[in-house]
Amino acid sequence: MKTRVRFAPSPTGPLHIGGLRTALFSYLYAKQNQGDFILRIEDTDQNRYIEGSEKYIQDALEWCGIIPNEGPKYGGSFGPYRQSDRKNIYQEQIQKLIDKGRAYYAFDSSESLSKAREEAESKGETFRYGHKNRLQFKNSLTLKNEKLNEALKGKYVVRLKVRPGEKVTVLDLIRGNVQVNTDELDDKILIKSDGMPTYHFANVVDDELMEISCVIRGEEWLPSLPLHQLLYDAFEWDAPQFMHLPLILKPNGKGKLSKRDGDKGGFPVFPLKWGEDTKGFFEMGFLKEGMINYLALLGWNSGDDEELYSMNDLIRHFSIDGIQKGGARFDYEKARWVNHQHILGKTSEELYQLEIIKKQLIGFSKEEHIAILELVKERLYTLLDLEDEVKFLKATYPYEEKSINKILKGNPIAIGMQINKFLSGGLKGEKLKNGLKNWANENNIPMGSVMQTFRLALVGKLTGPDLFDICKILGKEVSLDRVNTFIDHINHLTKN
RNA sequence: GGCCCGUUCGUCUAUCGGUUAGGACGCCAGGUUUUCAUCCUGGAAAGAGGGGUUCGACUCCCCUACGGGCUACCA
Repeated sequence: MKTRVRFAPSPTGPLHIGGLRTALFSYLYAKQNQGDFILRIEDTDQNRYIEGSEKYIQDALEWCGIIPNEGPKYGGSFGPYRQSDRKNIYQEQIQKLIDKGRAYYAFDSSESLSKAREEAESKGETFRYGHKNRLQFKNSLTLKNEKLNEALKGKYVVRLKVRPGEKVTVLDLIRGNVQVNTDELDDKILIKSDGMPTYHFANVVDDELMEISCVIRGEEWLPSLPLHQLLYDAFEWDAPQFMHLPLILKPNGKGKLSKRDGDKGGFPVFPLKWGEDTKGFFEMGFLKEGMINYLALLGWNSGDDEELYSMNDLIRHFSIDGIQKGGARFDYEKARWVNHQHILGKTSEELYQLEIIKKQLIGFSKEEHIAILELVKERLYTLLDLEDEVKFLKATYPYEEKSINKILKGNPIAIGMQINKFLSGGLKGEKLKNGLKNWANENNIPMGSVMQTFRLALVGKLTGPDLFDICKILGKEVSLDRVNTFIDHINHLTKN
């Protein structure tokens, strides 16, 4: 049987990286088994539908290189791929269950149900619409012919009729067998009063009809797995395989990672921006390779010490055994490091081609651009770091105050004058370096002090790329000008 | 509350009954680069607790604790 894995998000907003990781693992599993990856949009809740999120989901997947074989945008022979377009299919399928006596109509108002729920809770009990009390409610099991026909003309839901006292055992590929007694299950609503299916029903029907071989989804679905098995049983369908992925947790504190955590911690939780206020990994300067690699590491490992992977590496190495059972805390520092490694793996030419890089270096020629990248690449943890690194190309003021104080302990004027002399004389690169070295030795000045003074004069702070390379990029005139400005500044300071 | 799932350094993780419990991020120290970063070397840092099973348990079983999820006409 062909491997077919689906990713089934709801269009209720931007795709969270937890969802993205589910998509990634599904994709890896499908591709590893020469199978298909299917995108299905689960838009059965009209109230929660948010305009633009379907496009967002597709854009995000495409940016990551997770291209569906089938989906609303991509077509395929198992469509439609939007659940709202499959209403008649669900109607057809639910009729089978009703005919079999495995599902029934219910007419209870939501008010009467919440009242019953409150009553149960006040007694410390869990309210459950099920075999124990279903005959106390208004449904097709309790209403007789005429009354039933009358009720059927109005609004109703369809519920699963769960048989009591049975044990349901379901296999999760990651956790092993999960067993539940059907007494714990309630008569879940399958079709809502607006005629749309609930998640559970639509999911099972679609996975069957789309010939999904393995259902991969988040751990939050594990509790409803027995219910889904019951549905497959009622239809007399063979259930697919199941994998429930552990959740991505907050960096600190309790619970799963949320948008708020990102806002608080200054890191993205979405792949792409959503509106103008919420930046994604892309806008924060992540390479798709970096983000994907980090996400893969969150809840999976290959079993050896390797941590750096391309998408193709991941497809090759991915394995169910390597999936973690417990939740994983999000660690932005490590995400940055992984991204850094992928930046290092790119040539300056490749980086130059990225829009986010280009727009930080407007006004430079391609050659200058590449030279600058060559110089600062190894310092970039995100692509946005370029902006800071490139500041030395612009004005140097203000000098970092603590750095100035440090330099003043040495002989900044003498050093500055000497640099001026060498620069004016046309010295650069190795010659400049050797000249300064000899001069420092002759005058008993530590070379470190010379270099730091030089650096401060050129870029206004004590950290940055190689000094002599900076000189080369700035050119003789600008370098000289900055050294002179520096000398003036120091003179001014020491006079006061 | 009920049900389900989980628990190895601060974090991500290796270990599938016998190891000095390994790696990575971060942190600290040293070295290389007479500058910055990279890089190299070293260091601190872990089996939630209690019972079993076993010659031997991080590993298997049970209990407790803690964490997470679900408990909607939301997914």
